[in-house]
Amino acid sequence: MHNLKVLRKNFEHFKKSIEKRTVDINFDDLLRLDKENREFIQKKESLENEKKIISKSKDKSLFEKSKKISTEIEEINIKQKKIKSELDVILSNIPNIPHEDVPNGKDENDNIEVSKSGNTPTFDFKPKSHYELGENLEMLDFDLATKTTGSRFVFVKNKLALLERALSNFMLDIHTLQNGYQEISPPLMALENTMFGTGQLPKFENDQFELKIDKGSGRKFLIPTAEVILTNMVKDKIVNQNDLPMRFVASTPCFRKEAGSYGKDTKGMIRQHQFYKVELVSIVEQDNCLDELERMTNCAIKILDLLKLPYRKIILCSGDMGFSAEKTYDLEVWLPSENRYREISSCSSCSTFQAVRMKARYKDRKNDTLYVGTLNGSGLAIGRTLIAILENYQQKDGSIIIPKALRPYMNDLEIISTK
RNA sequence: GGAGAGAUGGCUGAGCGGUUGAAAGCACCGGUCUUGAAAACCGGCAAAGGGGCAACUCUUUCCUGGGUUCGAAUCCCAGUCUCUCCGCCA
Repeated sequence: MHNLKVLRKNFEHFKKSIEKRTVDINFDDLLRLDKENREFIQKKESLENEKKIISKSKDKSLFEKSKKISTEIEEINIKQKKIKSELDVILSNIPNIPHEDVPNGKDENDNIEVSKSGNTPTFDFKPKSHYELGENLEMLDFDLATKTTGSRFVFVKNKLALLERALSNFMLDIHTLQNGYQEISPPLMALENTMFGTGQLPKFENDQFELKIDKGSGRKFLIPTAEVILTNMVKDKIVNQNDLPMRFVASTPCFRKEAGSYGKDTKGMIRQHQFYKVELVSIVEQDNCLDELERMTNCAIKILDLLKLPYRKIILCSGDMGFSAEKTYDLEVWLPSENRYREISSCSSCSTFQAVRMKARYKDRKNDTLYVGTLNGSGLAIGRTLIAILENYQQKDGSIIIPKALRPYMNDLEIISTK
């Protein structure tokens, strides 16, 4: 969320920056409501001041007047609150401003490749898709999941279940032991306000699974990514500058409705309602966001390198970035069956955008209170990594060679086959 | 599920109708001392919002929402959360 006070000062610049994103915001309403809101505040404050003076004087002859002022304040208050909530609706639906590094563009076609690694594998046979491979091995069962749960779920069985678990452990070990992240095993549910903090609400409510709980203790949602719960670890806090940067990693299931993607990736486990993901989150001093983004992206890249998976790094254009991001790198892994790269990680700096929503701050050396910077990135999406291994390491007979780095996590198993 | 206790600044913790935005301690920042550091001593230090170029000033905030009162951190009601004990349970 943007700080209104800052926004007011550089309004034209703000307006121009935000137009790089394909969103439609009523700036006139925003300005008008802001003005009205402040007028009401001024009226209210001068009356409150008057009342306070009477109360302090303890002059009984003025008590009646004070009562009258109270009712007047109440009337203004109601109006002001209404204006303020209208203002908040507009404000909370405005996305972050793209950083100046970010290329201008409309959609994914305008993203720019930054680098490419390794060679894509060549096969002397026609490579199969991950779901063919998995079903032939009898280790991915989509039909069973449809029967028990519905579409976009899967049963992962046998050695592939082991592979899934191994990937999670492997990635966590790299990030905790080599990359300096603290491992967290967080709740998989979040309150409405927590979801607001990272920007999933109010705008993207349709993508979230809401839980039906009869108690009146606030709405609860399944997390669509561990970013939500890890980033909110500093919600409503003023942390010490010495405690920054904070780096957290968690491997969790993620739950998404995928509401806008009917008919997209319906086959296989590319796009599921539930999937595992290892998530990296950094809380940093606000000026260190972009450095941290490079660092974080490299941490994710390290996993791909160790697994020897071919990938490329792209920078997202302004129109393709997520709501809270100021700058995003996607890592895309090569999928032989599709003959193209597919997203396996997305690393974003959110500048102070989420921090303002969460009220997450720190004291700097001058004792000023500043908003923290927040970053999140996948390191990596487990499901898609599993897919990438199946497809890139497949053999002619349908067996899968296990990448060397993973074997210690799989009881030294070297190959997955039906035998 | 039953029975109690509590929620105050970055943290610990006093206050229980009127200079209390809030004692004290810790942490943090500045200074004296020291070759440097520590210790000791002195000083500073809540947040949000409004007005002002600024110095500054005003308002709100002691879990949340209502209520009583000229006046509420303090009294009343409702809710949320936390802790302790009992029961149940992975």
